[in-house]
Amino acid sequence: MRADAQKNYAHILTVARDVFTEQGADASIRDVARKADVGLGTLYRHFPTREALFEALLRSSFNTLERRADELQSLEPADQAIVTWLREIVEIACSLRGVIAAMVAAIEEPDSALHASCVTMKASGTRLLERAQAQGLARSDMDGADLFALVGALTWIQDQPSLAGRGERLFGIISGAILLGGAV
Amino acid sequence: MRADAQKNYAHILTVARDVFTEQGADASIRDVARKADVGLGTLYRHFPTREALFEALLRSSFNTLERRADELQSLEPADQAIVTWLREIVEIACSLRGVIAAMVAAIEEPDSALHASCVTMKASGTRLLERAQAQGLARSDMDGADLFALVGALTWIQDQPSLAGRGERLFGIISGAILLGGAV
DNA sequence: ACCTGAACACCGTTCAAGT
DNA sequence: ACCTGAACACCGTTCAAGT
Repeated sequence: MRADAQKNYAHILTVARDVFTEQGADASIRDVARKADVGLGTLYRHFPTREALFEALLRSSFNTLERRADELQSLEPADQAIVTWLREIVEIACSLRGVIAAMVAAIEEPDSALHASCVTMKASGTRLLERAQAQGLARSDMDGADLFALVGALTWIQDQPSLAGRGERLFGIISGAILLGGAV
Repeated sequence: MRADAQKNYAHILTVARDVFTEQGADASIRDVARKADVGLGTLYRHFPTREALFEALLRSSFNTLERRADELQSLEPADQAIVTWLREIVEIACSLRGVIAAMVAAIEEPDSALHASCVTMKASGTRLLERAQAQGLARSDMDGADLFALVGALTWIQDQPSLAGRGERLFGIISGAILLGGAV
């Protein structure tokens, strides 16, 4: 990539993070280009879809979480590992308010820029769940797709301004429902 | 209301139901006016906001649910009453895909056309929850606002096409977490 | 009393023209 | 190789002019 292009790429991301943080995931792409002082075409060249922008903004978080999931896979007890993972993925998804709908949709859209990250993330969760189930620590009547849906639901709750402050309690209630031991 | 106005009002609602059913709650208002063969101003005169359209479309369902909640209040056992209520409110909210976000936001927006319905609905749920709690059938560490948030989460899950088919199982898991008896 | 649609200020996306 | 912004087809909302 040419030096000027690289600079534009990085600068667009910085501005996009600000705009999305302020206005949520459905903020105006045009507004991002305007605030970044680049032509609309330049933004579209680097990020052909809104999802491509999301992916670039979340990539490092996704990567960190992936390594973390590997660590957690050998952490005992298995139920605590899954709750810790849940807490971390929900926090990442919340960092870009409203992006969770795109992430959940991406699971069944192979062409989405978010597809690979979300499939990987879902697979990590599935492994953690299956280990807890094998040890009798998680309910056996659910699968990785259900866990992924619960990540969506928890994140959605956190995203709603009118539900502010209830996230922690509801996290406890829902994550407690996955486990067999009882309270978290 | 003049006869022609009344006819327009009813016809807009019929068309709006079709358009929202097909495209979800964020469908184009302009498109509704176009398909109803009325001027844009006519639509805005009858329904000054998108929420006013939602409210009119859901009003009879809300009213039915309100009467139903009164019945359920004296239905034994109290835990079964709350689960039945949950099932019915989630089904109503799902009938207009995507409207749940507006409903949850309306709780803290007194000027929203959806405010009164949602406050009433939340109050019904709270009464049912408190009765179950008094009988030791529901966990005591949550309140009506938490229950309302769970209605939101359950409806959101049902709204996501990529999570189709998991609604029933997740309903069981989450509603089971509210109750103390265990499985639903 | 009610209806209409032009007008305004936006938006996402594409692509010919420039450097 | 990359950037620009006009052009196109939309959108929500308002309001003067009509019946």
